[in-house]
Amino acid sequence: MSDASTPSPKRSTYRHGDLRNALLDAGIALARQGGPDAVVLREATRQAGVVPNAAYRHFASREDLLLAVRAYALSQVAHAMEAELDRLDPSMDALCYARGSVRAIGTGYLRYAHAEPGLFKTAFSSHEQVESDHDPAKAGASGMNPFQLLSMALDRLAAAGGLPPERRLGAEYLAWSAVHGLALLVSEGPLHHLPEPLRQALGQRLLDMVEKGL
Amino acid sequence: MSDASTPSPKRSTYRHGDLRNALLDAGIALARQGGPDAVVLREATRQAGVVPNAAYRHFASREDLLLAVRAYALSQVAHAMEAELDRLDPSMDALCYARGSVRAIGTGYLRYAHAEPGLFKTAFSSHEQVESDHDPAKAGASGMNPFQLLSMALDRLAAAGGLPPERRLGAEYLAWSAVHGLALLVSEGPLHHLPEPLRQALGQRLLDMVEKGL
DNA sequence: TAGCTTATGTGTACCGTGTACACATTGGTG
DNA sequence: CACCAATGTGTACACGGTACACATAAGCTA
Repeated sequence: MSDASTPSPKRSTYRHGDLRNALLDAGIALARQGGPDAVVLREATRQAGVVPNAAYRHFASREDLLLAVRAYALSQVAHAMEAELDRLDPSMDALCYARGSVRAIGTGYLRYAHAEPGLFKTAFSSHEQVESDHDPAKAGASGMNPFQLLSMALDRLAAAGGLPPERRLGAEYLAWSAVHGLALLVSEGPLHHLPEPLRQALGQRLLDMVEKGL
Repeated sequence: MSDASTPSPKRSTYRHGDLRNALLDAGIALARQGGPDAVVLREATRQAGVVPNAAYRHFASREDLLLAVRAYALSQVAHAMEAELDRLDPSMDALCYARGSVRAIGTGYLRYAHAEPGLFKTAFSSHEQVESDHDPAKAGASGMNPFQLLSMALDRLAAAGGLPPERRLGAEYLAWSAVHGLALLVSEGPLHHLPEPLRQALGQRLLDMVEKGL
């Protein structure tokens, strides 16, 4: 979290040293508890111990800072997905593995939505260009964003014969839609405080539905 | 839209007559184009031709106004659902009719999300108590909110044998989740500008998925 | 009908947020 | 060592939500 943690109200150096990261860290912390609306530029600068306008040397606007936070959140979602993918047994036959991949993607998504509701909401508020830009270097470990990971899993499924070619087109939107809805309910909604096993079960049923229905 | 439309900067009467509704109308208009964040108290009072603080005689806070707008939006969603339900042929056998009901609910939801993205987002931002309060009089024509309509359709489906009893519990969340995700993509996201037939097709595929997977 | 009460709109004021613009400070480079 | 570019500061403004005191009108009551 860089050196933004130094609680000194006025640092002595004038030069901060790493303000951009300090602001980003603060923004992430704000988003974590409170979602995108909680990412307040002035509050971030306060936490970093600088004057509000200092932020403008590193971000063009509040929106720009929020975008950086979103990029971080997206990469975290991707990480969560990859963590589930890593639990798969690679020795399975191709079809099972492909199905498991799609499930893992969904499970990671749902897990993250529940574990980090604020960041999750931040990642997907304003669904604009979820798949586009933000330089590839800082995405997930594999360099892919969540949407790309899903696409890949679906490609694998199609290749293994688990998804008829005529249904491949648009399949990411179907799968994403279905899981995203539940993720929202789980992250900010009525289902967040559901007992763990029940939530888990709902997730599994939903993934069953996707698997059968794709 | 009441008499809020009179463009006179200062009305002559001092008493507005129906300020509460004028503010509500303005709030609805704002939400329609811009979603919940666009519901700005001061702007609503401007459109109504009164001073900002006048709003506080009718709404406890901005949040309170937003709540009223949300209630309206929810009732509109319910209407859209009922409109689809009305298109069903009542002479079908019970199972078909029940399945058609569930589909109709989903179709109405998706239609509304596309037709009125701003109000749709307003209706379901902050998923808190979607099913609770807001006096029954001003809900849909049947007096039911979207969630209740879905519940009813699922009850019908279960009664007709189209949904095993052990799967009835939580079924509304599964169905809602799946459709809600697509509705979001369609209302604010990458899928809003999809050509009509494609969007329609995606919706149908999703509803197929729900039907099979419930 | 005069006067009181209450509902409803007005004025003024304060704080928080985003952001523009000019100025200060400092590390690095010729 | 002088200068420059990068980066932080100060001041200032517009906008939004909202509290508090005040004005005005609509009705009721005497």
